[in-house]
Amino acid sequence: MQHYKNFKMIEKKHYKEAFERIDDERKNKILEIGIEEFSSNGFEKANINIIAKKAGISIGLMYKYFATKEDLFITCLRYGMDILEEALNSILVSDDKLLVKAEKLIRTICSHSKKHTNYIKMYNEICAEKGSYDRIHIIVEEIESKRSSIYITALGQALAKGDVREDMDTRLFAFFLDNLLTDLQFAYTCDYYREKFRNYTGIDINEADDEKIISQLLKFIESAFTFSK
Amino acid sequence: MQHYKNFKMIEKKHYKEAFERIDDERKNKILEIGIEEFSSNGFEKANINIIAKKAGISIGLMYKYFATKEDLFITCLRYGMDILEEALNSILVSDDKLLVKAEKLIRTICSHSKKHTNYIKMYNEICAEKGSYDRIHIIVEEIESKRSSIYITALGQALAKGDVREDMDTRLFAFFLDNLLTDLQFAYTCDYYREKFRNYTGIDINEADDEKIISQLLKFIESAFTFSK
Amino acid sequence: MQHYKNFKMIEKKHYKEAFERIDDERKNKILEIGIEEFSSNGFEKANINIIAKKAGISIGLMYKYFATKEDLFITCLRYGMDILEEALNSILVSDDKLLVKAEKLIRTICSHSKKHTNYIKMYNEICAEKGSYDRIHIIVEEIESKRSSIYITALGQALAKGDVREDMDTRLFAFFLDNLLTDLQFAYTCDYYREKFRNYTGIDINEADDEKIISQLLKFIESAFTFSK
Amino acid sequence: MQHYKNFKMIEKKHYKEAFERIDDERKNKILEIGIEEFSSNGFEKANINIIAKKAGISIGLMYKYFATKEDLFITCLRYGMDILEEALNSILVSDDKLLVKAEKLIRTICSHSKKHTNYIKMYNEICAEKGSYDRIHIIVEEIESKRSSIYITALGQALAKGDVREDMDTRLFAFFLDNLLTDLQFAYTCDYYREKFRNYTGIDINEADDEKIISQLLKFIESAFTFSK
DNA sequence: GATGAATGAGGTTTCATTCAT
DNA sequence: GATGAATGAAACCTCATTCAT
Repeated sequence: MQHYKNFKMIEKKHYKEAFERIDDERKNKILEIGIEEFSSNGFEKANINIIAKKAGISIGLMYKYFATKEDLFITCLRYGMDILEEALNSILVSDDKLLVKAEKLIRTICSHSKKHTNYIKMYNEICAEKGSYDRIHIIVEEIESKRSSIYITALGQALAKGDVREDMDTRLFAFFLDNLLTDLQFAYTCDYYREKFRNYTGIDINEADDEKIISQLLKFIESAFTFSK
Repeated sequence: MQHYKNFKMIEKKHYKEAFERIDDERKNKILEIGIEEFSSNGFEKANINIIAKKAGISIGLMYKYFATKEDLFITCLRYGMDILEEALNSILVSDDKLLVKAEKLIRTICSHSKKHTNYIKMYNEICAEKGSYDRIHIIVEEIESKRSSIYITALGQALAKGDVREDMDTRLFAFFLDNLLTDLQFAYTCDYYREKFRNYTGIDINEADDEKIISQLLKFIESAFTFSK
Repeated sequence: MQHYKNFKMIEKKHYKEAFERIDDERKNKILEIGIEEFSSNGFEKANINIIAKKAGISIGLMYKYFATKEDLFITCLRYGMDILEEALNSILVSDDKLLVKAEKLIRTICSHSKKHTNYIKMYNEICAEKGSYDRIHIIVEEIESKRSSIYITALGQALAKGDVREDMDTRLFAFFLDNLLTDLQFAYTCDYYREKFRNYTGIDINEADDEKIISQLLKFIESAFTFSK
Repeated sequence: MQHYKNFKMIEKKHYKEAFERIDDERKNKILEIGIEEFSSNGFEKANINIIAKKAGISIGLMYKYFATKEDLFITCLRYGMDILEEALNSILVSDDKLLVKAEKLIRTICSHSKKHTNYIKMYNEICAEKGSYDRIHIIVEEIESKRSSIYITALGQALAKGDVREDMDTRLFAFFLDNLLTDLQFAYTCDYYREKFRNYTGIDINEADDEKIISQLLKFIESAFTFSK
């Protein structure tokens, strides 16, 4: 419940002022119920009237807080992302060597995915988003910026220190890295990716040996980064 | 237009017999218009009436061909996947060394993505699919099986030949590899991933230097596979 | 218009809470227009959009009141039945002898049928209902229970008093009695039964001598009940 | 299969000449499949395309035989009624006393209902028919005339012989009698009436003691007819 | 601030019937 | 005689959003 305290009121707000004024408990409740609904039904089929009812507020009030269904969605998404971002950030600003960081990263991703399944499902939802360039741009800016800059910075530092292969383009490698980690999150949480994982490995990821997955992915990343002929 | 010839009438049909009986030209038209509509609006917002109208047939006839909107969707998806699968297959059954294959793979992915943007967008759509386990299972089986077995086989052979690091789990590595390639496809075609790419690299992938992307991704994969201390 | 006051909010509701909250005038209007539509077109061909329009409310609101077309239908049916049930009940709880009751019953049936033609037509509609056992069971329970227990009780009391033949099975006789009365209702109101009546008697029941019908049916029932060799 | 031979080509035909020309086997098949479909789904929801397919003929040919869905329906109905009519007729033209006839009648009704459930269900269907006076008139004429004249004649003869109460109106009593018998048929075959029977008697009619039902109904009718103070 | 009744466009799906071959 | 592809109107139901109170 106190989690909301960490919720950053960022520049491009997707909620109205009235939402800022209410107490954290109600804020949390609305967003958590929203995440629940969006993650299990997807954006289109989620029903904002039901979210309002479950959250114990009137639909009229809901529209006093959020201008559109989409704004509610983005706010929910943002809320869910914060926790993970926090965790990732604390790992990457540390003084650890890159590979140590990488391992921590993967472990954090795993445990976070298991604990906050619904957040990831919501995030997965927007990855198939169709819309105007502007809309997409705003959302990506909001969701990816911090994470991307964390990764790029970390890789840049490692490159400077000579910890990674010198012919890598840090931005592209950061992109590839993020893809791998994101897809792993999806494998832990989203129906399609989970089933795809099963199709590749023959086992359900929720009954899999996490240590093996972690070590294999770490191998994959480690050598990709440090390769030298 | 003659592309339809390659369309395999696979075991789990998602179209009715009447659809099998019509001539290839009409088949292609329906599916291509379907792909157009689904890829630009997403499954939920796509409108079958419009697809039928654009394809020049009545809605009633559409339902003589496909039992549901979903069946039309899956058939479109399958249709789009076939071309790529064909290409990937021909690469992977060759006698090339793994890294040569990998390069060809990436190049094929790039060019296919650019040529068949809409197919990939459709595929991206189902990656966020919510549904019963059975539905998802059927779709994954249909879409991923062939590709996964191609990758796993190729890695297995390379492992046997000693071309790749011996401590890799071929299935997991195949999964990681597919994730990287799939996400690259998405970066070339889907709004969110394209914007994410921009967010990481600062450039629009459609104006990017493909050779650089290819060589960087190849480096990433190459070293991941062949790493040795 | 004040009729609605008699409408009992029974246990198995086939309307939503929102419907309970609206004022009687609107309730009555919706149900009466519903009965009008259902009785003249039958369930399948009745059109809810038209009912809503005639009742002066939007179709969306209609669905706030009733979850499905069928629920609206059952609620209309229930509404129409209440008036008759009330009347029948007051007759059967009286201290009259059975034959006096029977005569009052038949007279009430006649006049009610003429006044509330549409209610009976709706009831006739469900007599040809096809459906799952559960659906049918629920409807019968709702529609027939009270009436059947009234009849059975009355016959049981008469049997105890020695007013009817002692070898009758009260439940079966109640069933036969109800059939006769119900079919008379149908003869007064429903196209097929009216025409059948004409086919048997040569006259249109609406131009017939009611007293003769009543006295003949009374004779039929009277002797059936009191026969003694 | 030879049953069709008894099918009377009556004045108001509801089939086209082409139907008369085909062989009995096909005629029977079409009508039996039609009865199957109509009795299980009701007129509105029955699908004439499916009937054609199941009967092994094209829909186009179906329309060469019958002008409309309704004509097919009526022809099916007529076909089903013939068997019962035949049986009833042979009972009523006999020299038996009325009560003997009555018992035979009830027994025949019972066994016929059990053997030809679908025919009765179809008949039940039209009892809720809505339509123009003319349509209804034609159907009733076709379905009820023979039966009504049989009953009326039998009662008239009994009256002349002094076997029944002299103050009865034979036409009305015939109507009441038919109602009782028809409703018994329905109780044996149609969902709603069966459930209503259960509601009155507490038992499922298909597990009931037929002899008891028969004897009770016979008592009911017997005394109704022969009563004398 | 808070409510929730009210709106109504819009989309999927069904099926009787026609008609060119 | 026989086929069956083709039609398209029509109906149920959903839900984001508004606004009077």
